[in-house]
Amino acid sequence: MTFKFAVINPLLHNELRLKIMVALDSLDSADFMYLCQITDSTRGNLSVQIKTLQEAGYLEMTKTGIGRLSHTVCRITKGGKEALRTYEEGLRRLFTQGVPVQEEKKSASG
Amino acid sequence: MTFKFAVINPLLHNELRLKIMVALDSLDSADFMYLCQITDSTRGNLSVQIKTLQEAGYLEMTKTGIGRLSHTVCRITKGGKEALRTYEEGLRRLFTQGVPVQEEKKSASG
DNA sequence: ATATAAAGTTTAGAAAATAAACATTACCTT
DNA sequence: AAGGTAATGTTTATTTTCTAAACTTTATAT
Repeated sequence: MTFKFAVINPLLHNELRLKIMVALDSLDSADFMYLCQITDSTRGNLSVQIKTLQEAGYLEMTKTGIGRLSHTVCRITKGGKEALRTYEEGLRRLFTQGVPVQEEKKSASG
Repeated sequence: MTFKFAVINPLLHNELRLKIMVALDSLDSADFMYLCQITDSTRGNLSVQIKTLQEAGYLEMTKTGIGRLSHTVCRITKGGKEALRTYEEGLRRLFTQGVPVQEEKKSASG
């Protein structure tokens, strides 16, 4: 039978990372503090997760200034947009595709 | 401004648990070994996760037999179906709703 | 009897997520 | 000018969560 569920990208299947990507997909770019506000996350968590997304090539960061005047802008990449589409598609399929009914077990009386 | 992202149910936002629930939503009930097959999970992981879902009231288990003849059937509950719908709706909103553009920063020159 | 297999469960180790503490620089007060 | 507080991130330590390996129990085959 070999039924297979749609593949779920684990990098995007995380609440904060997903919100970051959805925000950037809609805005194209946003700065660190704004992402922090709208995702309702702590700065520490946000810092870790945008680095993860950057390392995956899903976003790029532009950092200017240091100390108190530092300013970090994130911009979604083409690859990031594609990954997000694919993830969304996969989920949609998961919800709509259904699962095959279990095959009958062979029994002595069969 | 107080924008808020849709709420994501963390219990359902896990690949294996989600697959279990999607399968049960489609089949209404399925036995342990069948879930194991179609979710492509190990028995250990499956055991843990269905217990988690049961404790959340999202599914019920009927266990018969012991040892080699044991047989566990899982059935989705009304609450489970509702939670799945809500989760799906939330995700859908997340993808479609968009994010407000950042407000201008007040500047001395403004 | 002994070995092997089947169906689950427990639990120990790995991985991931989160927030608390830290670093750096600017601005404000006296 | 010196000291305190605030702003913007980053590091790192803790907690939580996942995952699979090891175990339990009973049945079936040799």
